[in-house]
Amino acid sequence: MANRELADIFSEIADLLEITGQDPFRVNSYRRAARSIDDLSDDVADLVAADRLKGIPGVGKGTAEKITQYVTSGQVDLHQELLGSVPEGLPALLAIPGMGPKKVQAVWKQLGVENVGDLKAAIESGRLAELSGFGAKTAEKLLAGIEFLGRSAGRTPLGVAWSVAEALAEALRAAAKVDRVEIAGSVRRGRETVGDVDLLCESTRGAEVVEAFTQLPLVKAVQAAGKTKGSVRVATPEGGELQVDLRVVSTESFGAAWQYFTGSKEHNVRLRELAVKKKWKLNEYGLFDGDTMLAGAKEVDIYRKLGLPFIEPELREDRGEFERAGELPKLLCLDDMRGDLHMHTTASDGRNTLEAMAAAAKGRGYAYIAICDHSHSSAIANGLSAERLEAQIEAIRAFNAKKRGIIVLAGTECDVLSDGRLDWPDELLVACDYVVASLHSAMGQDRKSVTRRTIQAMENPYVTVIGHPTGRLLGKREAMDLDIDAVIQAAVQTHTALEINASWQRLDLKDTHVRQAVEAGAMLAINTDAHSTEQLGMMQYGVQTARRGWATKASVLNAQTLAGLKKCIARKREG
DNA sequence: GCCGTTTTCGGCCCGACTGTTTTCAGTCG
Repeated sequence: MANRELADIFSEIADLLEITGQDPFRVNSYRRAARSIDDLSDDVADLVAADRLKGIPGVGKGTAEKITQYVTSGQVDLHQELLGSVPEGLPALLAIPGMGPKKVQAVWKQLGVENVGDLKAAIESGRLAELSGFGAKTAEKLLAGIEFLGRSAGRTPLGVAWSVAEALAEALRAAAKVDRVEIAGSVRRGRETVGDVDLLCESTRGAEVVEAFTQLPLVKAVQAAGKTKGSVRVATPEGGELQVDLRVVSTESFGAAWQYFTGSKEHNVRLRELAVKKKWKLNEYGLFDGDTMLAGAKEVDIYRKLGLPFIEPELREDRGEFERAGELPKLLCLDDMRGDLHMHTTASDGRNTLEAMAAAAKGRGYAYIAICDHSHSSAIANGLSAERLEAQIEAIRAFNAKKRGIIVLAGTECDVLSDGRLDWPDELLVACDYVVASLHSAMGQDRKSVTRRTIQAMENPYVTVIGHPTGRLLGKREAMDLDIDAVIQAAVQTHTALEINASWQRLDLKDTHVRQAVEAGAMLAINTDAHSTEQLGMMQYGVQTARRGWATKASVLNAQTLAGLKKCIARKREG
């Protein structure tokens, strides 16, 4: 699919126009188009062929022409022109905290800086500090910004950010003696990776709280510290660095501020436009008609006053939540989850026993779990032999006979081999209560091959779920070149569920794929793939991903009762 | 460059913080 490449081209056009000092609104329209294209489930080439480009939000006559140009020739003239007029390494400067288009333009035109290395040299030689509009402090900040970029290695995975956010919120409650600290930003929206962490505190003692915040032990550097706002950098447990912003607001503005700092930016722009149309004003302090405050203490009141239902944080991406405000789904929530259908034990590469996993799952309130240790071919993960799997099934039957208050399904995570065959014969699969089939090898095969293997696995009547369907590892391994449309279609036809692997290193399926699957009527299973009792806690990331894909309880296998789950498994087995 | 039940032209969200200014531009979210 060429969508990603085209979205990157439009993003770069926006950067280049910005650096060359073009109209900011024109710049923004390219950014908007880039985002829309990245969100599309259809290939742009198909949309061009069907003359359906005009239906894409933010795509008008000019952008449509450029998309068509890209589809027919593989490039966009404007993009090529701009690339010819701006040094190749210049757009990267925009990623440095503190560098915006005006500063990039200044260092380029006045100092001949063409890339990050040049900028660093200009700072170290003292030339940058002499530039009009710059100074010693700016130079120092930019140097720190360049170093931060090197250490942060881009965006932080959701799971890492959550743990940092919760630790800081807890520490701040204690240090500043405040009752209410909430997580906002893309962490609250459950994005798979986040750029920074946003915290919101309810207090009338702003400066005091910000002061306490900047002095927390976790804080490595302070970026800004004002009366209502502070910004710091903290070290993550994974050895990276992460920026954390804190805002302090009063009780009557807390809802407006929480709404505002939860974003997304695109969602907020739409919301403010609605306010402007009513001649009102919306900011982080409230919704106002002149000097009269219409709403502010609670998020829901802001939405209600603007004629909308409460929109859940995970939906706030300007991906149709306004157009379809009247028909928003009742999203699945963590409490709906009745079990976890993919986890490992010491029998393969897990750290805890069957009994320990079951006890921990029961502690989370689950009615059932499925133990799915690796199959024979996953030698590196200590995959079970046929004899060991049979013995494990026996052990699970014995466990269930003791009535421990949780039902354990005897499962397996069966490898899909490089030729599409399953690692276990049907005689063994039928002995299991439940089967996850996953690709762990030959993931670099071409689109046709990996898609065929996946669909072939789904056609086996004993395969209940396809595990981590695209095989991606966030920031480490690209997804397989899977034809997701074909896989979703086959999932619907064969009554096979697709997994949302809840591990924050995977989140696979991802949100946009979930949305496609839900709309097509496919079933999902949200599983932690836990290799230890603690990892059962990753379920929340999977649920957030499902919510971002507009999933309801009805489309999730392990949100069903045990009887409901068994019915789904039986329906597939019986064809 | 997009967009439109007040508009096909003239808008396009709004405020905090910092540093370099001498009243504000730039950046950020």
